Amino acid sequence: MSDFNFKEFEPKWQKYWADRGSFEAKDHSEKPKYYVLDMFPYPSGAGLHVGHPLGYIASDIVSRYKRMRGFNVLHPMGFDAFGLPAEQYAVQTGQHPAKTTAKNISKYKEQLKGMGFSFDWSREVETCDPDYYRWTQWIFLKLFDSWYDSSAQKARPISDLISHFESDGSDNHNGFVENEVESFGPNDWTGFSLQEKETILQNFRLAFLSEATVNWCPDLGTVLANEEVKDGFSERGGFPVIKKKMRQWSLRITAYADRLLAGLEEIDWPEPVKEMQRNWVGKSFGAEVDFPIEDSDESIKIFTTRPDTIFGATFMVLAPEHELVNSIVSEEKRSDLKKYQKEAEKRSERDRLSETERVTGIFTGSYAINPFTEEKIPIWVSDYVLIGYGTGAIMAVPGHDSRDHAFAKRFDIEIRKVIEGPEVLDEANEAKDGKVVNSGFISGLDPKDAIKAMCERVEEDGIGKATVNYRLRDAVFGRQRYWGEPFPIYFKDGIPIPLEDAELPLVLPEIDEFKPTKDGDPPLGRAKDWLKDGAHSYELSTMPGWAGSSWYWFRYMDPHNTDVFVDPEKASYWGQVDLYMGGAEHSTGHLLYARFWTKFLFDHGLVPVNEPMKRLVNQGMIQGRSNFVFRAKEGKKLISNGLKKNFETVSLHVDIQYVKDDILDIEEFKNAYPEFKEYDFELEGGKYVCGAEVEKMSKSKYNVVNPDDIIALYGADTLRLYEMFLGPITDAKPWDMHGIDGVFRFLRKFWNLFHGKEGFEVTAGQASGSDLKVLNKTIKKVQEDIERLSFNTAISSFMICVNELGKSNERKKEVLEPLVIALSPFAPHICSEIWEKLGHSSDLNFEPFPLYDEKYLAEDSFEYPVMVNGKLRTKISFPSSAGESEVKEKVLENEIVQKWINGGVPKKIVFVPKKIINLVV
RNA sequence: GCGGAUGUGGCGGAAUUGGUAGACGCACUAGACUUAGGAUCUAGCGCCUAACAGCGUGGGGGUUCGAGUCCCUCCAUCCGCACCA
Repeated sequence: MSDFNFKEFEPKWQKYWADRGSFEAKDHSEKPKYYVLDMFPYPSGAGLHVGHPLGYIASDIVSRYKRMRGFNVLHPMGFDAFGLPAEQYAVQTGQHPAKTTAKNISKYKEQLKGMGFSFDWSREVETCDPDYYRWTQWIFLKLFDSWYDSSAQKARPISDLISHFESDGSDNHNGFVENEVESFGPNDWTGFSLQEKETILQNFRLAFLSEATVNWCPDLGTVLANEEVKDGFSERGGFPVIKKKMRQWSLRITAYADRLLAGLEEIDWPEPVKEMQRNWVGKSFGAEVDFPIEDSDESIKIFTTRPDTIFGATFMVLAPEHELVNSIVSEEKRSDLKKYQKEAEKRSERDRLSETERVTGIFTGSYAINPFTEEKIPIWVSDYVLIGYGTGAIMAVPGHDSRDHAFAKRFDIEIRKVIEGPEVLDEANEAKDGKVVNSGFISGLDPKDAIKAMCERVEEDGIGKATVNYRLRDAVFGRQRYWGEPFPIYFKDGIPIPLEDAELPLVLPEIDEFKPTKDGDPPLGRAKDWLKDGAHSYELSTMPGWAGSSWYWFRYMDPHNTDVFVDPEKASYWGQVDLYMGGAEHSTGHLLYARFWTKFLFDHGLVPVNEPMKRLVNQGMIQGRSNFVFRAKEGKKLISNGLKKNFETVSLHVDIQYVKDDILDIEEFKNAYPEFKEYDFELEGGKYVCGAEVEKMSKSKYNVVNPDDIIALYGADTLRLYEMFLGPITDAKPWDMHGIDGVFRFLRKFWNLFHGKEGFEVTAGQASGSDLKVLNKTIKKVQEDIERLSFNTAISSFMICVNELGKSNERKKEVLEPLVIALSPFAPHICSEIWEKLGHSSDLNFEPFPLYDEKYLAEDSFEYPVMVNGKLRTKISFPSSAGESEVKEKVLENEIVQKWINGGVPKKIVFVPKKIINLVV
């Protein structure tokens, strides 16, 4: 018996595949296509850990399987290479992000190649490559040059809109122009200056400049993401952060809100992801109603989903940022209001989360008129009303909305019941199942009908209309950073002007420091002589990380094309991504933007699909298992886990390389952490036991397991199998080295099926029926399992098969050859090695996947378990030819069955063929 | 708070369609071969029991001849979203 030498043959086959270009996809083929895509990684400095390849292994199995089933498979890989970490590293060290990124990418590639993935590396894309981002810029310009025609429900060139303005002005013909602009006639339009025209067009362009509220940190001179702000201070450095309006590029994703919703119906994505996207778009139906302000010509426009409760509106609330607030506030309240607004500005949306209990607000001193009760109701300002949603103002119905209720309680405002049901003084009743009461002309109606009636009424009275509202907001597209795609835009007299196609790519200029400038300009402000035609300044912000990832799968179809981002013919051959594998953390970000861009490109006829990915699968996260030591708060002592209740302790992460089975190697630990050299160790049973916890795998938690180490010990095939064997692909699971020996043993047993004492030993000739049966059963099961992505059960089947074949020890080619082919998607190296030993010179990757033969699956006899009154009483075996009546007769004659039915006649006999017989006495 | 998911041995998990729960692997126990074994092989391994029987898929209830699977309810854990009018 010889052990398999994976260290030799794994690199050998990886080289063989690379040299032959085994996995290069053909753009035209008689074969049906299959596109398997992994979410491309951001190449971080830490390298890959064992969690990263989980999805890649799964998609690789599918790719290899599909190739063997005769598909022309596209299975590419690339890198999402623009991003913050490289830039932060650059700020700290002065190393150019391009350099560190390139280094990280080559490290990643080396690691990925060591796992034997069947990627088509000839199609690799990197989003930071000017040949790639040239097209990201090009698509941006296309967005800039488009508007959304809501009557046609598609994007159109902005020139169409300009011709409309030239001939008809802003007149709204058949909903042709829905966006709100001040109306003008055709003659006005021709008379407008360039600036005036552009200001109007900015309301329509799909990529446009607008005032967006951002988290601005003056000390860092930069904009921060919500995640980077904690309690009004920057996470890094702890500097104060304020909300600031900035002129920012945005993308009009809201134009696509309805199509983004509707499209979900036609794709095979996990329901939770679809649900999240639905919530993100947040479509709700309701009404906008104007509430006149007392002693004023102005009125307040509110949005409500419950116009049926309007008779119960006893006050109004405006968002602190609402434009009317400052004009309606009474003199004596003005300074209080100013203070309140300041405070609201400081609280980020994320901070408010921890203070949902707190109810705050300021009375403005003004009143509005409820248009239906004609009562005067107080106008308040409170930060529980958000400026970004609806109209930034609400009518408050404390009886039937819990937040309004809390507010009314706090400030002692009248609570009125207008829907039948429980009393509302102590708790709001938000249900819609009672009839409307105390509400004039809608009293007695069901809320559903009342809503309809109310919508009609406000439209008749000209004080409102039925509307649809979305939670979705336009996507802020500018970042005050260096390491991203430059906008192909320059400014002339304040007007943004796009570059010509021929001027693309606009390459990121070199700068020597990556911080913002002293004047607070983004890092690109440091670029010397970076001017269009030596005179006009370029846009200084760059695109966000998701720009390049919103269309990359199209580029894989045609990665080297210099004329278009993808040749339409190739795009139509490859079509949709058939299987997209990636983490659930991108459910609302990347996946929503990717769908948005696809729909946009589709509108322009640039791609043939309206939805980019037919099927999405979220692989679960592999978590790390962290270990802790416990330092006593007093004295220089480390306490073993079981003893820590006797001490006051602080727990500290300890690198898992110094811990085995939760037992700390004290000597190595002391060497690695000299600060604990002098410490005493409180042991239990002579050992120091560490604490353990399952957490996200991360460098900072010292629980990272590097795949390279596993490959060195066990080989890539074992790692691949083990990660798949760990559990269902979609589940999160902690990494645990304990089980890996099991799959390693399995591969060794598999190897030994082909090897006797004399070395390789496989014979021709007829295999036994039992071996053929095992083989055919396995192939059937494995095939079904791969198709439903249940890889752990497929591997179980292989294990059973190998155990059985090992017992019979026949070594027949007839059985072993199909087994090698079937296992090769999972463990490609060892299978290729054996394939060669079997005397084949062909590339195993393109062998047809073995078919199973039904005739080997039929049982000679079958067993009926007999249940009497729901309990299993006996099993009776029959020849496979037995018919139902024969079976029935024999069962009733059976001694044990007779005993249980006590001579009586069963009331009911249920046959479930080949499964069970159930007798009820 | 809202939405989604998940609860099965000591552990990871299996049971695809309502049909013999616990496949497969780990750990553990015993035995064999061994100078040795962190190697290999054989057997055992849900709980209770000497055994028969009984009990068992988070708790409680229901539908069914039959429920891990379907329905109701409660509990726990995880994930997502955040005052959405």
